[in-house]
Amino acid sequence: MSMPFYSKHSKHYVAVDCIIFGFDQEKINILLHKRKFEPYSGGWSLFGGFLEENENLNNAAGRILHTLTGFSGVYLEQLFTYGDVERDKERVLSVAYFALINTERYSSVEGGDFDAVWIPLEELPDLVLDHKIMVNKALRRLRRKAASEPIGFELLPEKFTLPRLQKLYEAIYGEGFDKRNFRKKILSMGLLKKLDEKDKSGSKKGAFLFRFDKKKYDELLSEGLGFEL
Amino acid sequence: MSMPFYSKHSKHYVAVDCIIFGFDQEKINILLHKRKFEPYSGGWSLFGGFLEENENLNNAAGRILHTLTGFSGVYLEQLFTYGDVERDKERVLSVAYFALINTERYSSVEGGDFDAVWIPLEELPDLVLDHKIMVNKALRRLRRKAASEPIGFELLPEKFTLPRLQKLYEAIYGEGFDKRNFRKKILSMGLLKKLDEKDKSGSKKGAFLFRFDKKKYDELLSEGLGFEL
DNA sequence: TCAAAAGTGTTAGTGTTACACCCATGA
DNA sequence: TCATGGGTGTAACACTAACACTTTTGA
Repeated sequence: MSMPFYSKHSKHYVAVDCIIFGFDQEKINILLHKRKFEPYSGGWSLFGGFLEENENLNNAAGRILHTLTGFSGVYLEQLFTYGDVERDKERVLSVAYFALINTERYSSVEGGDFDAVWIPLEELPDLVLDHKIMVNKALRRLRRKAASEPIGFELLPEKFTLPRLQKLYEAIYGEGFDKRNFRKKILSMGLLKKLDEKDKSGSKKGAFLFRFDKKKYDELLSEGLGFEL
Repeated sequence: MSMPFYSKHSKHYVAVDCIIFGFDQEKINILLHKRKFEPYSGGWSLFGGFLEENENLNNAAGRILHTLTGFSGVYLEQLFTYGDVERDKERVLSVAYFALINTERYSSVEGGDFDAVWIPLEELPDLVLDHKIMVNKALRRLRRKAASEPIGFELLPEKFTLPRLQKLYEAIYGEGFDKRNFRKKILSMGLLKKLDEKDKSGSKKGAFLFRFDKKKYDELLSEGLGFEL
């Protein structure tokens, strides 16, 4: 089945690179590894791979994430496509994706690249190619979206306490928030279901666990409302 | 100069498609044309072309825009990359860009595709491939950005009246705004320089012309402030 | 002189910010 | 019993939204 339509045009390598964010109850981390192939072998790198012949772009991102880290079913969103001729030794386009990982569910990286390490955002080393630019863009996107869509919950286990949620938002935005105002706002949306359980890992008293109510969120969406922090 | 690094991977056609928005003092329009090559010849289409061997992605978008429409130096921003295998007859990735055109400067499309037509957003016909999806995404992006960055001015001539500016925002958001509140908010940012000239084309009385003050905007940006409508 | 668009302030309501103390518990 | 983090309300302030009349001028 030859398709003659576009054959006069040139073809290009297309890579997919993933910016993987995780939250460890304290700070935002990024999953990196030391690149094992040329060029730039040995440099700190995002997880990436090449788009295959008959593979959807989103699927490629999922596949790369899965084979290199063992993660599956996680939040994955296309970020931007980097297409400068000089960005690599050979001409390669890179479609960047960012992923949000619940690190409780995936506390260890299994079946993937065992050199993968979580590195705190503030201690980011130099990265290979234009990967640092990608990380910065991903972070800006995360900050924007976390305020207008409930994607922050992707970084937490299903049940979480309000102090943890607040820590998460503080880590994302790099600033502290007032406890009472934060609770007021987040609870006033009516999207968190308070459970009867407490998590006592953080204090003697223990903090109540909550769960994000996706059903109610979908209802609100269809009424034209939504999540707004 | 052969570069052996990535040669085991497959290569792909990469297209660039441009969603071109214009404003005619009344409503938002999109520049379309009837596609002149197979497949889907004759269907309404965005302006697109293929990425060449040694061409940066952004340059390709600029080149395509320029050769097909004659526009140059206009606002152009990468939107999203569409990479499903089935999106075209042959496997082609498409990187969508959106452009904002001051239609006063480019009142007629010169030296380009003479079948290009401005079509009002509300009367959008069926488009070829996934182009309608692209248009919708571009519109969402335009709406989001127009409220947080001064990109709306790209759709107006350098000098414009406040009533026109308001019409523009009303067209972007598809709703009417209160005249006094709109003026108050936009003028309170201090980013518009009032000129001594009036534009009498819209009324007997005439409305004062303003100019966007880019210098002051850059100052504000560096102070951490910005444009917020 | 009148039709048509430009221009101008105030008020009520809503949301945001700032702020300090008591509670429950395990060590 | 005390140190630690969890939980709670209110008041000043800033911002938003609603609203109606006067001005200018060309036809």
